[in-house]
Amino acid sequence: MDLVTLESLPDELRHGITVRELQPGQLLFQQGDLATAFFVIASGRIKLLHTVDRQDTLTLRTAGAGETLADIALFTEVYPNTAMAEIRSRVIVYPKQVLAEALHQHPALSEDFMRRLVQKIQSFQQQLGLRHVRKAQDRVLRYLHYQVQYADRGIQFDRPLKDIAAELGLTPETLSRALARLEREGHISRQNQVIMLHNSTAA
Amino acid sequence: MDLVTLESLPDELRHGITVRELQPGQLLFQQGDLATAFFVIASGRIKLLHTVDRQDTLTLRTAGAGETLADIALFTEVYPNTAMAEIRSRVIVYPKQVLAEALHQHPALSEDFMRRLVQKIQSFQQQLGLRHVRKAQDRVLRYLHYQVQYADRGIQFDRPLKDIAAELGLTPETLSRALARLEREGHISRQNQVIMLHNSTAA
DNA sequence: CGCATAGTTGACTACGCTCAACCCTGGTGG
DNA sequence: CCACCAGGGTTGAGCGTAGTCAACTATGCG
Repeated sequence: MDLVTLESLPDELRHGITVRELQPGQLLFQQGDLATAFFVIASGRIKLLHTVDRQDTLTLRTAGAGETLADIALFTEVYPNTAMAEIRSRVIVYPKQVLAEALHQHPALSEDFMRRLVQKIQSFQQQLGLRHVRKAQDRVLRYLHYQVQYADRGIQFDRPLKDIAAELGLTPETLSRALARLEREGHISRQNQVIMLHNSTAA
Repeated sequence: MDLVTLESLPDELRHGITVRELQPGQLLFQQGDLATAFFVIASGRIKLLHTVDRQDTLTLRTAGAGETLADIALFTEVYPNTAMAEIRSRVIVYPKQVLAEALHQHPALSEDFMRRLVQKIQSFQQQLGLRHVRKAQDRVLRYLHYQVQYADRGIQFDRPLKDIAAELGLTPETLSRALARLEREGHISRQNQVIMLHNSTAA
């Protein structure tokens, strides 16, 4: 039983479902808004932003199709961060209470949900690990190694480098320089939008 | 129903329980070990470390009495990080399968567990937000503001500054300087081990 | 054919890290 | 009871690296 492929979901959940379409740049919810729903991304790409002191904003993570948003909202009054579509996206909307109820009734659903929470924790741990690497080249190289696990050998960037820079906690300039340097030193090679990783020491 | 106060726990969980005592510096589990159990801290303080590339290690968080460790382990084969006692500590040990089974049977327990997972996610988000603040003084000031929510007005440091520095991703020297500067500029005052926050602009 | 935006490169600045010396405290042993 | 030692904390000097600001190029879209 699984929140994403909508098969074998309990009826009460199916009925609560609505779908929303977002244009690039549009907000799904905003930090501080009353949390009323939980979301699954059907298509597109949505980034989670966290704003501190109503100024300086950081990209927590970017979620694609099949991923969930605002899991946290089930247990908090308000959304702790802001969700913005990077490209045109479609999301499935589950009212919060309906889902909460369903989780209570269906252990298998509950387990799926927990598994997702755990994945998020792991992803945040990974990000913290990344941020701990000060030198931009090393951080980028590690990031590339993470990415290459999903693709194999070649990494295709389907989104602007500046977004990736934000996710890495770097400025676009620094990322650009880091990539140039990695290429010059033979760790990677770039052709068009594709980056190839050479099997370097940093495993 | 709650994993920490051992009351009203299902019997099958109670029976699986054992208790372990750790000396300062001793490891509860190590990154890469086969994950067999889930833990609740009865007393003491335990820090979670993450090691990258079998060298440089970062402190993910520090957990005290009443907090849980290795929630993630329920869903992964191995422990994704290392737990080390900072001081003498006692932990309650739940075998992984027993807990997993109990979660399946008892929705209330499941909910408690999910709530804890969500709290961890939030705490990681907070940390990522912290790390995003480059200037040491600002980062420390924000950290102090977070801490002061739990204590009120005065923050008592019961552990070495160097540990706090590690948690903040700073060197002890930088932390020391940052605190000195914050004091000089009137944002905080220090007497003995206690830090008082002056209500400054940065809320 | 411009215009907007992304990416790159350069020069300069700022700030945290490193290394090193010093102070201060608490604990130990003569 | 005091001398010593170890560790944490503080302070100083110098270095490295990411950020900032700015100019220039390349690319895609109206």
